[in-house]
Amino acid sequence: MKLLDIGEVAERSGVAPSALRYYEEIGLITSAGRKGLRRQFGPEVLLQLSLITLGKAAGFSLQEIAGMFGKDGQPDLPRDQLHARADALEAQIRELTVLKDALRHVADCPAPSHLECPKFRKLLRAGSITAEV
Amino acid sequence: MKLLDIGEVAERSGVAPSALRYYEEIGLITSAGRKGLRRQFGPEVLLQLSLITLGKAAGFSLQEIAGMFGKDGQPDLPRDQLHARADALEAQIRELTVLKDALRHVADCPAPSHLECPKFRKLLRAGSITAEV
DNA sequence: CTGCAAATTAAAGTCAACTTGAGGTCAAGG
DNA sequence: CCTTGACCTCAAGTTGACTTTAATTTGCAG
Repeated sequence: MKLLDIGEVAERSGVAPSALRYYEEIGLITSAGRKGLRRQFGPEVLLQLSLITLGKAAGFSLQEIAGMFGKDGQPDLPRDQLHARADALEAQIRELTVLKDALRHVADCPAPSHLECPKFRKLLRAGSITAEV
Repeated sequence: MKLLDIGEVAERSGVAPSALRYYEEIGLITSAGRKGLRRQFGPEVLLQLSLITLGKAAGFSLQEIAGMFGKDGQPDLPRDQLHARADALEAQIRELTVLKDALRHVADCPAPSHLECPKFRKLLRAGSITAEV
């Protein structure tokens, strides 16, 4: 079984060695063992790091990510909680879509004040995040 | 013209007073003036705060949000940069979708190790974020 | 065997985005 | 008029996620 040392994991995952040590310290990943002092990682860590990177990009904290996929890649949470998270993600996707549309609107609409443009306001209201204005 | 004091803005926007002061300090929002010591906010600040909240949920820093919608709600960036941001958002939406599907898979797939499940790996590869594994 | 690039640790530093605390001000209702 | 609750400022503290630094140690190519 092929083990990787931290430098190689860093290079192939794009995650800095210091970050990898930190992830291990907080229990987000595990090293397969040591060769002398040096951590050796199993190859599955690369896939885990993809997941972690993805989760981070999605705005989850490392704690939350740890809860979704345990440090061995297995979920800590029961099914329904995982589905609840997926539902939350769907909501977030909808919000992002609103923001994206708002941005496109702002880029293209010639109105002087977007905050007063009916189309723009409608876009925001569609996101249902608009406070009672 | 109806002005709101900070407590009311906080209540209606869901943003803490301390955060509102901070936002003003960094120039993300502006108060319409003062009544004695007290900041008075114009009602448009509520819509701006919706945008800010939305942007934050999308993982943008306050600096980035400030660049998208200036403190008066007008964009600081030229059109093409706004479109570039919208494109980036679209990419992020795709990533979130991958993560969401991965989560649903994990919730439902009975395989012992998801990291080895072909379906799961395919999902991740579809996100094209997977390191060379 | 030697030398050195690459690893190790622990502790401190950094950055964003706020929050908290102490001490002070003020406008409005009773 | 007086109290009180909502506001003010400024400085320091907090949290998350790392990075940096300094002082070692070590695996392995030559």
